[in-house]
Amino acid sequence: MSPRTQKQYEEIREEKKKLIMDIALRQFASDGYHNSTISRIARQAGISKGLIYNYFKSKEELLAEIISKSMDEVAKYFDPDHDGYLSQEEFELFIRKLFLIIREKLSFWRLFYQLLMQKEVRGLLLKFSESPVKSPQQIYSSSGLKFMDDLGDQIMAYFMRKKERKPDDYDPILDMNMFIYTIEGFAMVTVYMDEVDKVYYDKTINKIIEMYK
Amino acid sequence: MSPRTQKQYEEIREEKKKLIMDIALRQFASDGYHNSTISRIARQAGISKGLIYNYFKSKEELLAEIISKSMDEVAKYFDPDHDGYLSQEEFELFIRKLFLIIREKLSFWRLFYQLLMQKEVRGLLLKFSESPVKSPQQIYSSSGLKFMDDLGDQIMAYFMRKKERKPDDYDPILDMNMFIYTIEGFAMVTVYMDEVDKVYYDKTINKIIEMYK
Amino acid sequence: MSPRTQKQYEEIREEKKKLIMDIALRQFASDGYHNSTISRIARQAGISKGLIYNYFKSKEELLAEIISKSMDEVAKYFDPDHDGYLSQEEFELFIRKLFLIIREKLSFWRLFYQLLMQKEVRGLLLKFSESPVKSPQQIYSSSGLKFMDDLGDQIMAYFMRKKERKPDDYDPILDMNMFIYTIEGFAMVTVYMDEVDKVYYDKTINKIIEMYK
Amino acid sequence: MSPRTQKQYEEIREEKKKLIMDIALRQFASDGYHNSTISRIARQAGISKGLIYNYFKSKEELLAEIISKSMDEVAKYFDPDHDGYLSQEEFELFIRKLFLIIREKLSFWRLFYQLLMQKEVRGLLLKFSESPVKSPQQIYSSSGLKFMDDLGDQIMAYFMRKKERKPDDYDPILDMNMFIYTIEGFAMVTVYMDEVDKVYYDKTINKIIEMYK
DNA sequence: GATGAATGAGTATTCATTCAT
DNA sequence: CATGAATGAATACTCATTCAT
Repeated sequence: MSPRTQKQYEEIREEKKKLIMDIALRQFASDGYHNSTISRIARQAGISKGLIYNYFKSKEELLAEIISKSMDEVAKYFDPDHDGYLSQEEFELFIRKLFLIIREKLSFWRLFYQLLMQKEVRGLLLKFSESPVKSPQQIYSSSGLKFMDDLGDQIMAYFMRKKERKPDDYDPILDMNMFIYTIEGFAMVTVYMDEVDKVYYDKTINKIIEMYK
Repeated sequence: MSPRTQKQYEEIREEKKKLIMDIALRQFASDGYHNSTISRIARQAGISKGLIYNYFKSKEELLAEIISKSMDEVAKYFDPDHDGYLSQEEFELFIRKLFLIIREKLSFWRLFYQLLMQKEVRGLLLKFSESPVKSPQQIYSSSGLKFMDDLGDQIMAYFMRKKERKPDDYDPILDMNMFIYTIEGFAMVTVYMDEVDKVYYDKTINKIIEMYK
Repeated sequence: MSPRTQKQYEEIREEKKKLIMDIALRQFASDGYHNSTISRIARQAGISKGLIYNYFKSKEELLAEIISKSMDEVAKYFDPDHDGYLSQEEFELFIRKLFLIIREKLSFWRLFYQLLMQKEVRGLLLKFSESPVKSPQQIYSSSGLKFMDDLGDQIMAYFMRKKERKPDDYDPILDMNMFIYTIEGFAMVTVYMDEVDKVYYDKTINKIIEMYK
Repeated sequence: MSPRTQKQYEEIREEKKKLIMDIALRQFASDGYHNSTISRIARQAGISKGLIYNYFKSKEELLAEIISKSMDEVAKYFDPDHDGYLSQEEFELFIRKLFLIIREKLSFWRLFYQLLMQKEVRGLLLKFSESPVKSPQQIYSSSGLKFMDDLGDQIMAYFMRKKERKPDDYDPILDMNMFIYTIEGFAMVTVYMDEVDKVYYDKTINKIIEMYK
């Protein structure tokens, strides 16, 4: 027999890699990165320990690739091709999309919050690193993080512009902070609630939009 | 030298225990529970590994006692002797106190959020367990948690009463949720920001009070 | 295309085998047998891991064949068809050839010395095994080793004969030992020096010949 | 009970450390560094794997300490307090001592030669590094190696001085090289011969002295 | 012949926990 | 009460070897 073609191998690799990342993400999200073992991930994926190392150099790189890929998906979801200007309508859409994707990718957000709480990685998650040579950890900084940074700028700009249609004593920074705290809190509770009341979920989103648009 | 009295021993014990818990809390908060080792805690406390086991049955029990004690302190701070009724003034005071204590006990809250993000402990942290026989983990449920539960009830009651002085379409649940999300978000950001802007910190607190009292 | 003939296949096989052995020898010599991996050898040879196992039963057999083949080459180089008698002229030639081949096959000698230093293989390298059923390791004993044994005998005989043209107190064993130590030391230093001073290299050879012929 | 005194602990540590190093040296020497496992060393020492890591940070550091300590012993043996000048008598003594210590510390020399044959460590073994901050590997460079360097200089000087009492065409470099090759070869054969013929061993030493003093 | 995905036994290393002193 | 030597289970990671295609 002749060996598999290049393309066949490619497909196998992609599929297997995805499988591993999916299982690992679920594990990391539910048990925490440190409590998850490569052995258990392998067992749940129905493969051998060794195979994981065929696809990822280390446990940490597995984590990094999961973060990176998820971030990129999130960024893509928000349509990164916009003009950098957030209209009132787009602002509303952004909020709706945000809480849609949070529920769609619960595992990822659980992992995300966990990492956020850890000194070692926090800085890397929060800031987009420009460093051209990436250390093992710097790989966390994917294009997804770039997007988050940009998004922050746009939201800031949005609130600044709001000043025009608000009373003189309107404090855009304070308002933006309140907005951020509210969505952060809502997001965190959503992510860590095991079940969500659909009615109040939507009501809350509408309320947030009403208050801060 | 006359031998120490029973009471003196007791005091030494308590002091040592407190020392260990303080150091451990700092470690857990900054490095995470899993990344903290008993060895390092002992070294930093200037005692031997073995001694820690003289005071705590296991690493997990050490964690449990830290949580339990901190929770109790928080509860005490909020004056647990009240009548179960939250006046508007008391509500305002509660918020001010909350964000005061968050900054005073940053390490504890960092640890708290970390634990919240882990399946294994989450349930236990969030709910007061009535189980008389405590498994190692159930010990997390201290009187402090009881207080939190009560507090939840009181806040709920507070928002229910607000209905009387609000328009007909006022939704107390929604309003309470928004309130909770806002303080959760504000708390989380505060806990994980390395430095806090004192001016906006106070402004935010005032704003929250103004909005939700 | 007409299918390849049996002979063509044979040639391809031989060539590929040689390629693998060459690359492997270089690897073994520079990184050590244990630090060399089949994967890396395959990658450097531009073939797949699996293919190596098509030619060699195991990593160890690959090593064995390399040793065996190199030994045979060395033996052949010294003209194994001689009559078993070492004239003074032949003795001198032997020394010159020895240090010529050492520099020509540096990689092999590096590997050779490495193996010499390991209990497990030493015995096998040093002695020709007669055992008809060869265990994986016994295969090290190739015809090349047979030659080395013979050579030892001839050198011994050479020094014995020297007694005739030396003073009465001449000790052929001692002289031979000194000779062996000197060439061993010279060889080892040559093999492990990264660069060799050509002038002193030749001077040394001449000196050795002058002293021991 | 009161705990052991500082001194008792010190003694236990020293003894255990020595035990581990002795067993490990034997293992490394006979099986090679890479073929020796921490598990087996522990088993042979009658202790647990973990304990080894109580004394040595890693397998490599264990190796480094063995080398370092052995080198220092060798250096001490040669009386490092001399004046840096090698008289004819001292030169003779040096040779005698050298081949005495080789037979007394066979295991160490076996290990030494093995390491010499490995690219990675060779440089470190051969050269004394002045770097004040020692990387894990640089620790190989102990005071013992400093001594070896000095010794090299002294031997060189010795041969240079020999020129005065030799014919005009005496080449000190060539002579020194011959000397070094001879002792290297003699040392290597001694180290790798399983048994040594005492009579010829001494005869050889005398011969070397006679030839090169 | 040729490929590389897949396996699993083996290895260094960490760390909570025990216990003799 | 206090110490730190000692244990061993757990874990990430490597690599020779197999095998379906």
